[in-house]
Amino acid sequence: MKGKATSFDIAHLTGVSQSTVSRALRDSPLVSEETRQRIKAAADQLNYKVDKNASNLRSQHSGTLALLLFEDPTADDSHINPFFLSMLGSITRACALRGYDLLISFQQLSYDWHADYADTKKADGIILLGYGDYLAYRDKLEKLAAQGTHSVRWGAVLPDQPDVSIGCDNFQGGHAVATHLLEQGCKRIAFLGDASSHYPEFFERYRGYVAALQEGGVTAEPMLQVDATESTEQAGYGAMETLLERDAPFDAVFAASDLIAIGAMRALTDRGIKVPDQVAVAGFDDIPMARFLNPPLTTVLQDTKLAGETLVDNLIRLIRREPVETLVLPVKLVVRRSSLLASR
Amino acid sequence: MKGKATSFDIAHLTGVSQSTVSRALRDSPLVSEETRQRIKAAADQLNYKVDKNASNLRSQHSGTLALLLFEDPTADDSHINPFFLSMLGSITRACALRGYDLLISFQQLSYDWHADYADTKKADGIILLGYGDYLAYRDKLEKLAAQGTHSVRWGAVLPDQPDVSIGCDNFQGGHAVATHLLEQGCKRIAFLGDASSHYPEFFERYRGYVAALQEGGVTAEPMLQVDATESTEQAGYGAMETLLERDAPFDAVFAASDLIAIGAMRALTDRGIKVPDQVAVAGFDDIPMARFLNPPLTTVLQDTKLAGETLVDNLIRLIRREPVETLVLPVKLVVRRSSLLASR
DNA sequence: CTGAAAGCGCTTACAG
DNA sequence: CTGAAAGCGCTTACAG
Repeated sequence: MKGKATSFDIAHLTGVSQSTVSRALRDSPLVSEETRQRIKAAADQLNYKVDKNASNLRSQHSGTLALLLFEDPTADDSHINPFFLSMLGSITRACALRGYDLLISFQQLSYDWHADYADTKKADGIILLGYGDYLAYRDKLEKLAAQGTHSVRWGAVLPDQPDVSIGCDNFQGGHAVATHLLEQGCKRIAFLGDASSHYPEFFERYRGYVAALQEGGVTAEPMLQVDATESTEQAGYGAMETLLERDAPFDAVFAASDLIAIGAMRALTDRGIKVPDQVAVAGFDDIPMARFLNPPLTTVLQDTKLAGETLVDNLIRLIRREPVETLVLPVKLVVRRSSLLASR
Repeated sequence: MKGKATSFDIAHLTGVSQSTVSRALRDSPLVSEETRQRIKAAADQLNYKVDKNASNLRSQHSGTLALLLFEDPTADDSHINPFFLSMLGSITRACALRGYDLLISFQQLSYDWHADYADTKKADGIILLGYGDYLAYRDKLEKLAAQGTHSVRWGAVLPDQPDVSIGCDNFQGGHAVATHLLEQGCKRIAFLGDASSHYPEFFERYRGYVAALQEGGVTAEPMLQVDATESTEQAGYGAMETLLERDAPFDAVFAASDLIAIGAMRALTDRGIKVPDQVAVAGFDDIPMARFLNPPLTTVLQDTKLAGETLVDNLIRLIRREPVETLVLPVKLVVRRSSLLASR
């Protein structure tokens, strides 16, 4: 027996046809229990494994999902947003549990992803995950959909989207943060993060914040909103600098992501402004390091485990041509010291 | 043209044979420049992509690498060591740059990974990454090697290993930390982390620490070494509790990983013991949150970018049957406030 | 430089 | 329940 064993080797060994071997190994009900046992024993003995390439080629599906993490071209090599890293972890586990393999890839937003994984039949479907200008990649999503590629995307859930998207309740999260800050007695709450349809998730968080302010009888001031389109510490630092230069007083900051909040907190600290005593700070995502910051960061927990499972389950449903809906996942406000003015 | 285009469709369209199409698309020098251009234009027009399953089946290699992250069975679902997460990031990028796809999978240490990826021909080789009892999985590595599976592993670089392993200079890292703590005036430096051949990376760090102590005229005391086999905060917390119960005085702690250090710091803080004023603390790995801790954590930076590239490059070399050596990567001590007694 | 043909190792109608 | 045969879409000797 030279090289890897094939189904023919098992057939010879057990005295059945190769077709029967193939059936037995896939637990087809067409094979008698006794034959199946014998074949499986022989397969074990020869250390036989089905050749996935042959099997996929013939059956025209791969049992593989592809995860595409896309990033701003400005993002540097070294760091991935920790939030995506935990999504990645939960997606990986969810795939394994459901018997799918996972291909993973990072892509610049500019790259032609609509072409790669599904078209080459390496994957049955694609999970899209990433930050970036939604309006800039929207037509790629449309192309994907037009080609009949199965895909699900983590992002804002909006009407009229070309694909199936699943996201957390960004509006509710923003609302909860702003309500909490108001309850702490804050009156002038700044928002760091884009507030336009270019970044729909941030925009939803912003809209939730505005709604909560209104409910509290406070008007959102344009002077207190600063764009931070990238979810990085540097963007947060820069946005805080911009805010400070405007010389508009504020007693709280809601950053559209934890990374932005971290950068903003550092900018405050660098200028001797105390958090939370002078300015309360809150973020969004609850990345692992949020609780280790000084002070620990108030933020909005997105359940990445549930999110990963939901993405995988819905993609599989899509592949099986079962009905799928866009879905909004609940969020949870996590209050930590960075926003607790009781400690004043 | 129903369904996806095949190489035959392109052949018809351009009036050449299917063989020529195949050659042209893979830039074979056997095809004339003019023909190649025509074929590529037609392929673009039909949005044609080579079917990887067919191509792999025929050529008997997949252009895919598998990353296996194995974990202690005790590890809970939700969190992966941030250090591995950054390795994963850098491995993913390195694969992409070299034109390989990456399959990723988390496995319990107990699972039969020697069987899965390479045998089914889904991947040409495997990258092994993880913590766990080395002596417990060593025979699996041997089985892998015996089967001729191409694999590289991140871990301690020791003599007589069954596979190609690549790791950082754990000894030097431990040595640098202990030397630094001695220079800070610490005399009684505890070590948290296993110090046996079950966990060779920790053991090397421990040996570096012992060597540095000896050079400084200090003898390592068994009373000041506490096992922490898992790289988790809980393990670090527990190890610190054990150390405190022993009632042996200590003025510094070298934790075998940042996660262990974080747990240990918390245990100290919970008891009102000040870091670094009463006890200096250092870790190992330089995970992203290390610099955000309070106080920021002194640690040893492992260059995950270089590590990922080295793993991928060497695995590819193995696949091409080129010579490969085990490799030790340099480390760098990163001093932060947690060990700076000047601030006393 | 190009083409006709074989064959990679499976799955799946089709026939019994 | 089982087998003989076709064929998935490529790559690669082989022949010219």
